[in-house]
Amino acid sequence: MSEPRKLEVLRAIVEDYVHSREPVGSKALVERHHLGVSSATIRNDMAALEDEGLITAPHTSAGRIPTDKGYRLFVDQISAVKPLSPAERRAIQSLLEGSDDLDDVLERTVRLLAQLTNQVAVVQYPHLSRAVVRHIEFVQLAPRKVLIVLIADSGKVEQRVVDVGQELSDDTLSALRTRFLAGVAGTALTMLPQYLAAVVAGCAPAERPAAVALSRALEALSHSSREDRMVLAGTANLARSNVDFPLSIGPVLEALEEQVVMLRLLSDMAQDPRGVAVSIGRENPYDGLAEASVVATGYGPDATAKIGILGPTRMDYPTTMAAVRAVARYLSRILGP
Amino acid sequence: MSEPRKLEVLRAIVEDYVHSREPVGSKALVERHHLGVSSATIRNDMAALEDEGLITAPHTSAGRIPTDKGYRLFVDQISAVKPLSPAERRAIQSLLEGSDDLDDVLERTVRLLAQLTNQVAVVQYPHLSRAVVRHIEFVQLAPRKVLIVLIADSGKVEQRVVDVGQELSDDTLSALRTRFLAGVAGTALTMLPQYLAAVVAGCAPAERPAAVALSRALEALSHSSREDRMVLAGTANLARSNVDFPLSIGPVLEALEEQVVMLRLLSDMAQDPRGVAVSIGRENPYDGLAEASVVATGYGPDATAKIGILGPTRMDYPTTMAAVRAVARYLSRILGP
DNA sequence: GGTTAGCACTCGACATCCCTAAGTGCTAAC
DNA sequence: GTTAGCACTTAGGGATGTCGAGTGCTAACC
Repeated sequence: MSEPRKLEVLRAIVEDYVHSREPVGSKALVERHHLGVSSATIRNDMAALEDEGLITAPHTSAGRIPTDKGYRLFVDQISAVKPLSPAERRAIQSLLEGSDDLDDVLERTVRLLAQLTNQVAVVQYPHLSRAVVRHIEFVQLAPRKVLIVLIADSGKVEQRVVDVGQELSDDTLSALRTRFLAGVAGTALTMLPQYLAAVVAGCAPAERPAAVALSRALEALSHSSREDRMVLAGTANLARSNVDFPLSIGPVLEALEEQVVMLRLLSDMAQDPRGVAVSIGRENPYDGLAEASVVATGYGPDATAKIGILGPTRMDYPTTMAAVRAVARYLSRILGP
Repeated sequence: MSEPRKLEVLRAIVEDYVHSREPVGSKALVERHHLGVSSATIRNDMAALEDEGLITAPHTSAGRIPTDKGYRLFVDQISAVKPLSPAERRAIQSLLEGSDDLDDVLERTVRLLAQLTNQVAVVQYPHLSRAVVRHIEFVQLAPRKVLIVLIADSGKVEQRVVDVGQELSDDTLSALRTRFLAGVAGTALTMLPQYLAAVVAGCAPAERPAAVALSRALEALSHSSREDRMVLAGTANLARSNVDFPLSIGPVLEALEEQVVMLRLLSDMAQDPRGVAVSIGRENPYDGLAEASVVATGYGPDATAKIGILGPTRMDYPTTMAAVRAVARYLSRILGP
């Protein structure tokens, strides 16, 4: 019983099962793939694979289906990520170019990825770490309420309303704005806290409370901001690909709604050398995703923000991984410098 | 055969069916509701109701279930919208107070509504019609690219990147900003186009192309902006309430993803005197929602923006309508002046 | 007239049984 | 290590039978 052939058999099982959605038997295997041996031999190999926990039989006399572990080995075996078809490349190109707003870009990207993979696509808002403060605006909304707008050079705009705790005249507010702006314009968002402290220190005591409130809000805006938000698309694909529900979509939808869960998951996924992280079935820390797999990767300058898809464990990993990686690259390029 | 009793029977059927998810028969009806007549009489009434197309029997010897028309009559019969339970009121109060950002408020609201009704909740971004321009900011991103930020007094911030078609020095841009700001600050967003035209007209020829580009972008921001976006929550409820899928959720998810479809639908729904619009099953213009109902209402100063829920036709209309209306009112109050 | 009891009738739901086809695991031969 | 052959297991599908819920009708009743 040769080890390489066993792997070949596993590969064949995964591919056939992903394609047919039905347990695959030894006979079908020798017919569809030219393995050069008889079905009996394959049966021996399959028995071995089952012993190793890589495949399993739903019932005594059915074919085998891959286990999570089997998919894992399969995925790890994929040496080179399959390149995209020219048509897909073109789709990516045309759909992503000519965008302006960050929201827009993310929205389009995630839709594209959903369509490309026929899965649910998820994208996390990019991190601001490298962004630089371009502008700050304070707008008085009510006697004590001020709208803060923070504009970063990447074209990102963050906003928040704060209660400054004291009434401010328009002039005072304007003066504060000027002071803050002078103090932090051009600094990296990550460095903001230090600079803000200096600005606050330089304020007149009368304005101190307001300055502190504003400074806090700015700081909060700078790092938390939208990084903990995500955009998703293609939920309908969940229902479509699961007409014969091996994946009960309820828990998956719940997971998707719990953005915290998803973001955590995406962040925790270890990226492998090929640049794409895959988490299969019960490898997922979240129970609702026990029958789902996540394929994700980082994008942007630091590859810290994530983009990925979520689908049933029975998915076409090579194609999906290729799509995720390609879209992430295009997205990085668009958002890049 | 008394007419009032027939309606009473319809009401009972709807209530029982919504509650039990099973076709309801004449006998069960007389047992659960004290109608004061025998099951045979009820049978006669039911036959009449069936003739009128208000109820239908899934098969010869099963109980009856309401048709879309039956639900419609039932809903129209509800004279007063049932008030919320104190617990629900409290939930609304506590969850919606102390919010700052518009995005935040909408996000929380829609989650609340989804939780309250156990359905999918949808909220459209509010219209800007009454808003007034508070501030304008132009930020140079690249030689010809300018980020426009439009801040309205409601605390709403809109942004967009435009290609101004010519290179502008920082000074020129700053001058343009000042001119635009002077020209439009304090004007209602709906009036923006007129004022913009005047500003453009007053620009030096050299700056004209840029001014035109900026003006166009501002105008676009002012009316289109985000009104055509919506936030949704509770998709998982779709799966939960439909374990025995009378509602195939695929098409519904598709409809929800096609925001255009949903927004159109919400806008087209006629609001009735009770302040809540209901669209039942095939009344919906979109085929995918043939087995779904939408309960919606307007909110905000003009009640032009919509908030509502979407669920299976078999839903608890009175409670749902009450929840939608209550949440809409609270939301209006929060966003109000 | 509207209401009621009684009763025959209809069908879906469910259980049972049987058969078939697919696919395995084992053994013995190569 | 590979193969052919064969006994064995079992899900799935179809046919059949039974049960019970629920109807529609008719004839009696108030």
